[in-house]
Amino acid sequence: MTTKKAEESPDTCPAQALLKMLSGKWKPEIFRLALAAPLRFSSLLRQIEGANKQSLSSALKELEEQGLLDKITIQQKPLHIEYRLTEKGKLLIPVFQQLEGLSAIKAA
Amino acid sequence: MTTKKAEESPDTCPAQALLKMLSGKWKPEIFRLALAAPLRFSSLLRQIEGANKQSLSSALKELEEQGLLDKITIQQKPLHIEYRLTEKGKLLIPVFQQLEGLSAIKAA
DNA sequence: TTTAGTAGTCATGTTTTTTTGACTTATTGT
DNA sequence: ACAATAAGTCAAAAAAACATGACTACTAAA
Repeated sequence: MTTKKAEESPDTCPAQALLKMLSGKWKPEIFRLALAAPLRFSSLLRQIEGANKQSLSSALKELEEQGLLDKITIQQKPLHIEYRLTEKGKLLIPVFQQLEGLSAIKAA
Repeated sequence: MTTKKAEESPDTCPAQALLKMLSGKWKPEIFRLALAAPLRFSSLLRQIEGANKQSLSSALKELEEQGLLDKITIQQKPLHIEYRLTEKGKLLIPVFQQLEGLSAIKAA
């Protein structure tokens, strides 16, 4: 399925919105890498073990649609495309930092 | 399926761990309500529109297993069962508060 | 010309998650 | 006795998410 979403119920709180935006098998990992540096498709594919093109592709597309990442096409040969945090995406940096401090959360 | 989880890859960061703990259609909503007050099953079922018994039941069970909620059986007639935040669950309160401040995150 | 790299899409299939409806046990109200 | 509430369980079906392999388009190097 090519990223079909049915009947979104309105988010009751930002936490829920965040959870929804980053839910999916590869999105948190992608976003975490994006916090550190701009991403390129092929490099992502090599870095994220076990992920496949299709999944990364649709995850990136969704992160873009949600306004967390910008897709930048640098017109040069060979083709160079970068995914970078948007301003909205950057708002999440302190949240991630706060979570880094909560080591108790790591346990599963 | 009775909550089978296969091959958990190690979480690369607490944010990812949090996302995983609260991933699922109803868990964020349940947890958000639990932040405000202890929960009871039937009341949850009435409050969360569109949710069904089975889903709530397994979501609660998972939140318990993850150590975010405690199930308290109050031995009285009629049977009274409450779900309350654990200490670990309470660690997430500041995270949720921080997110409440980020109104930009609400947009979908 | 063949191979390789970047950046994907498409159709299909598998797996996981979520929903549905029937059923359970115990207590209370009419 | 009968219906209702609380708190669920179970098996099966439906829906959503994820993976696979083939394929596209362009560029560059051997």
